[in-house]
Amino acid sequence: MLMKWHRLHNSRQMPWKGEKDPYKIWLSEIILQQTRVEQGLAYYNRFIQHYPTIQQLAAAPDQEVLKLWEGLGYYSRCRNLLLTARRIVKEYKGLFPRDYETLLSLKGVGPYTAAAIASFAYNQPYAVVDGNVFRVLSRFFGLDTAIDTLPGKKLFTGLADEVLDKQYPALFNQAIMDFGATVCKPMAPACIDCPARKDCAAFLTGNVNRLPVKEKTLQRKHRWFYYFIFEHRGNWLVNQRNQRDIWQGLFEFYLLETEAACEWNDKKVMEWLHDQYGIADALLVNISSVQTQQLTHQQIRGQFIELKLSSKPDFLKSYQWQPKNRLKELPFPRFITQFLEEHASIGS
DNA sequence: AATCCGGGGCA
DNA sequence: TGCCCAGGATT
Repeated sequence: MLMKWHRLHNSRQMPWKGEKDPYKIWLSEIILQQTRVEQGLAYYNRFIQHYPTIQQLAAAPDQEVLKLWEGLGYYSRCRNLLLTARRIVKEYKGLFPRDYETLLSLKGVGPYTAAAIASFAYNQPYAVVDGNVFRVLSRFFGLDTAIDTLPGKKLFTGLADEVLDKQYPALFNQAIMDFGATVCKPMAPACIDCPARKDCAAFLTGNVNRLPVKEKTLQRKHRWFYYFIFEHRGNWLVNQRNQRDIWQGLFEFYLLETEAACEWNDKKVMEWLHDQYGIADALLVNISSVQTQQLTHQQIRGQFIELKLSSKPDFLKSYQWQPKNRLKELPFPRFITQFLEEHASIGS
């Protein structure tokens, strides 16, 4: 059924479809982890344009690659991308491994990605199990085992292996994911057009909208980020984040994080500068309105406080002073680029 | 087994 | 808002 649907009704076009170069398949799969095709597409094209081969990617500077990844999120994917590219060039002479277990050993490659590479590039019979597959299987077989538990993962992984067309694994994997993305969608699935509805347990029992089941409900953490943008003679004070926290490897300005909201005004800013760092020569340029950024499990709110210093302070040794024209070469989190874009005086 | 890691789109 | 997206690493 799936294969026939794929042949006759699937018109989803993507540049990596039918691709046999494992480098390109791997790259597309890493980009698409927890990321919609529409969002990842431009990044994929940009990466292929900059780095047509894995050797070119492996030779690129970290910061250049992270800048290309800027805005896509889950930045550990980008760090692991480089680690793996360099390992393949050094250890495998640039030839991508074929073996499933070896693929799994690569940083950033888990069960899904290893199966995707093994099947798409080499047509090996490994079933991909992504969000689409969980959904299609749980609905079609009417299974309410929670997909975010170990029993659920085992159940659906086993099922995916059973239903996989061992003769055409690449086509089948492509078909089931496209089907999940365009027909058996998370919300408002197109059951009316679904060729499988007379065999679909969820459809027959009216449970389509209650499957798949997820157990955990994430709770959101609230954080307040107050960024002090210090400028001294055309140079801006920036810092590269390297704590175990969000946005690792990305740059930011001087950050004051608080648990509760702060009421900043001219007087409070000047007092804080003086009490904290003994700065008395600062010119307060602007205090922005409150900016917000919604992450999956954190809500970031905060303000940008722009200051001009007439003398270069000797504190904050680990920070860097960067001239304006270098600023746009650095990768920043969305929270910051969004603000910079709206304030052309700093941003561009 | 539980927690963490972004950002965008959509109802 | 809450949910989801071609998931994986870490603890």
